[in-house]
Amino acid sequence: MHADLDSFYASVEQRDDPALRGRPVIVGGGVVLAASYEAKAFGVRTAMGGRQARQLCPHAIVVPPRMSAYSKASAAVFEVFHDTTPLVEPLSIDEAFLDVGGLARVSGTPVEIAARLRERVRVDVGLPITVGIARTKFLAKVASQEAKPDGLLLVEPDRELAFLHPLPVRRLWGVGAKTAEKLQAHGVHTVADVAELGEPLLGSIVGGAMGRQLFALSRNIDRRRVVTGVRRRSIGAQRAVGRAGNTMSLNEIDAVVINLVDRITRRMRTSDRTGRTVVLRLRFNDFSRVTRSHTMPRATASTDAILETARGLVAAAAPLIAERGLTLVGFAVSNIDREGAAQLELPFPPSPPDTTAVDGAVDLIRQRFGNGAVTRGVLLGRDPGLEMPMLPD
DNA sequence: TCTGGGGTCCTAGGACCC
DNA sequence: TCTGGGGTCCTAGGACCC
Repeated sequence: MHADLDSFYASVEQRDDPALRGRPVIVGGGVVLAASYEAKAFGVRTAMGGRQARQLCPHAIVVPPRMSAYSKASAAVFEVFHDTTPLVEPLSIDEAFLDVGGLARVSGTPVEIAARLRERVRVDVGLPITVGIARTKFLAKVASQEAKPDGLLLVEPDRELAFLHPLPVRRLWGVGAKTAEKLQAHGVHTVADVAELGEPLLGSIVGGAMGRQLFALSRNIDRRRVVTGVRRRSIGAQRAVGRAGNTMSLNEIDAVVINLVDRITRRMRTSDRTGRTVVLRLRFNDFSRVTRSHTMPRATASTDAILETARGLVAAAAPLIAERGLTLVGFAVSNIDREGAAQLELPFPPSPPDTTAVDGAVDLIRQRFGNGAVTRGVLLGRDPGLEMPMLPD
């Protein structure tokens, strides 16, 4: 099943303020973060500019986002998910995949399970949620899109391609505006067109990996399982500074940098993560973007270490900032837990090297990060000069 | 359409290693 | 000095998703 809350932020606002129910609600200011279905009826869409949204729907009620309320609502919904099945794979704050394949004897058919889940989310949390059910993750997600709002849709195994093929290519996961444009230039408009085109030709239009993926999805071939315990691969924060960025002094920019790095490293420490690569993102007056990155010798969550790296990146980009004018600055720390988090102290000195201790360390790493996480190891001595690379096996 | 904030994955070139 | 074959890591950009 793919379970997806409807117009999540807007629904939370309508739940918490009865005066908003049944009326067009827009969450956000400069950009629409979420629109209620009453607002969507006027053409308002997520990520639309605020001005355009107000033109389309002048009587909409615009409310500022309340992120902590959405986090709380999300946690309550995920509690219902986990009550339904242990196999829950979160996709974002408001959607998840649930594998209910093995629950027939205990909980009934998938449709019965989904109906109960929707009822519980409605009664216990007070929010509408749509569920799509199919044999593959991809198709379950398409089904929930089609069933919105407040719906439930099962795609029967013998109806899969009949359901899928008439849909526009944009419904395929990974096809956005650019890819859809490329495909349309080759006369590909529907999922059926993709299936007919064939993989080699598709690959020549959109690239190898994308071509393979689209061709497989167009025939509902999707072998991905619902996986639990997926870890984040980067942690970031950014801030739009608007036209004000043009006149910001280096000191003012530095204050923003400090704030962003502080937010990121705080989150890293509370979730017990470290990272090695700091990425600077900049956006300019003309909305062009660049990224600059630097990889540190050690993974860390230290504010000082990451701030130093961040400042170095900004200093190197100073000429670009002066030339193009700054409108957004952001950082991300990636290469999460690629080193350091798996350290284990061994008896010192292990002479000869104690292989059971090393095996124990590897087992610990596998427990924490899953099989396949161990790609290579390094023995660190207390003396910084003593570093011994280890073979993968 | 004058535009937020949080992420993921893929591609490609260059440095470097054995 | 030129040449093979197999690989990793780093950096930068782009597309996409919610």
